[in-house]
Amino acid sequence: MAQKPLTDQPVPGTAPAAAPRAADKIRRTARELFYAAGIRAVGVDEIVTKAGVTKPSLYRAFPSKDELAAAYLRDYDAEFWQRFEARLDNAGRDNPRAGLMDFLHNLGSRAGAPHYRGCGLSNTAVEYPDDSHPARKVSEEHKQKLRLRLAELAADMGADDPKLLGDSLMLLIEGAFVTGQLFHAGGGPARALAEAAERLIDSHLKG
Amino acid sequence: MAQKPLTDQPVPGTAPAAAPRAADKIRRTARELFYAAGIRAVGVDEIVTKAGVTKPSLYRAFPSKDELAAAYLRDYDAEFWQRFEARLDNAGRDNPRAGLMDFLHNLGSRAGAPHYRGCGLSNTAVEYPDDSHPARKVSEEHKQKLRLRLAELAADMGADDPKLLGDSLMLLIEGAFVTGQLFHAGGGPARALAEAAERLIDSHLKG
DNA sequence: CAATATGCGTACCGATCGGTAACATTGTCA
DNA sequence: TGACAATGTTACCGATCGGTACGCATATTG
Repeated sequence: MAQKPLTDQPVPGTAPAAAPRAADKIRRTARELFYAAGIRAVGVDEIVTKAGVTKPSLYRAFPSKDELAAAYLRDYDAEFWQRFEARLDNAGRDNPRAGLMDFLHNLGSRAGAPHYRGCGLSNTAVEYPDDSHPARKVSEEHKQKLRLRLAELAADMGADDPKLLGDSLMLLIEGAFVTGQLFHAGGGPARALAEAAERLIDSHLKG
Repeated sequence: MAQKPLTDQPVPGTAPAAAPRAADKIRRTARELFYAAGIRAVGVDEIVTKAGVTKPSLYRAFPSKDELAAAYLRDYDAEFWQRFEARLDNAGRDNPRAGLMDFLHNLGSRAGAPHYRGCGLSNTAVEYPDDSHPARKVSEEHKQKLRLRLAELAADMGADDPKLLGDSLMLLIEGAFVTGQLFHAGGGPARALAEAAERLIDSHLKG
């Protein structure tokens, strides 16, 4: 909803599984490369080569590499919320703690995977300290949303100080993102994520 | 102690305050620029220009930009431990909790400063996913040391599960590093750092 | 069949990247 | 004075960076 279509959608129902347009291939390829190696480390030439398209196709669909990076993060943001809310829904809206813990358990185990690279949005903020960068803006907005959502969940759990618990949980989550890519041999500090969250939540429900 | 001197030290007591060698100026300038903007974002030309030296001087003192980045992180690592252990000493070796909390309170407030940029070592790991990069190696070694040290402190506090508490604290700390540079307008989630740590420590001392 | 529009590719741009060769200059100490 | 070590000066290298001018192909549409 936040983004105007960069190319026309293929009319649905006409051609059976139309070949993916160049812009889509670029978007998907950029997503993989940007996430795995970082945005600065990936050149536009590598993107178009791996996507099987050419450079002008990239610049017809995206005004600049920076905007392509921002588009990558918008996709990333959308997928994050989709999975996050799905877990909450799955546990039932009346049981936010179970839904959040499901997310945390999953994150804790993913963070121990061999080539885990953390959160693409957090990583981008590290790569681009300047607030004016379009990709960083997406990252900042996402994190503000996440912060609010965590406080909301803490309130739904009945925490005595929901904002404080939300922020505490956010520190744990971001810590898991970072340490997950620092201790990739499995069994890094992220293994403590769920247990630490349980203890913090408990401490906020006793008041 | 882990690094052979790249240039001879000036003989102490001969010349009164000898002019800083080119290698030192490069090291200091690189440190500031790398930390503030990230390593990939800073070119060697910018470093030598701002340091007031020339490019050959850089490459006479350091074999490559990557090794200069590694040297920057070794300095960073040394300063980190110096300040960290100083706080512990200041609180008394018989009171590790007070020393750690002093560190956490300080970190929590620093993380709210306008242009806070987190931990240079963590940031570098985000910038360089490849384990073979010399700068990343320094980062990984540092984080392993930090993890062990935190578990050690947890044990000294009498925690029931020192490794678990140590890892939990590490998640909070790394979370403060990252969120500190995401919510630079002060009052980010890092404000919860100390309080969350207190609660986690308490929960590990009740067993 | 033409006309038009859309999508894509070839080839190229100037700028900057990390890094180096060869030589001049300086200051220090014997 | 002479030798040496450290730095500066200048000019350069090939590679890669992000970005673009321009023309070719295909397909729909009158």
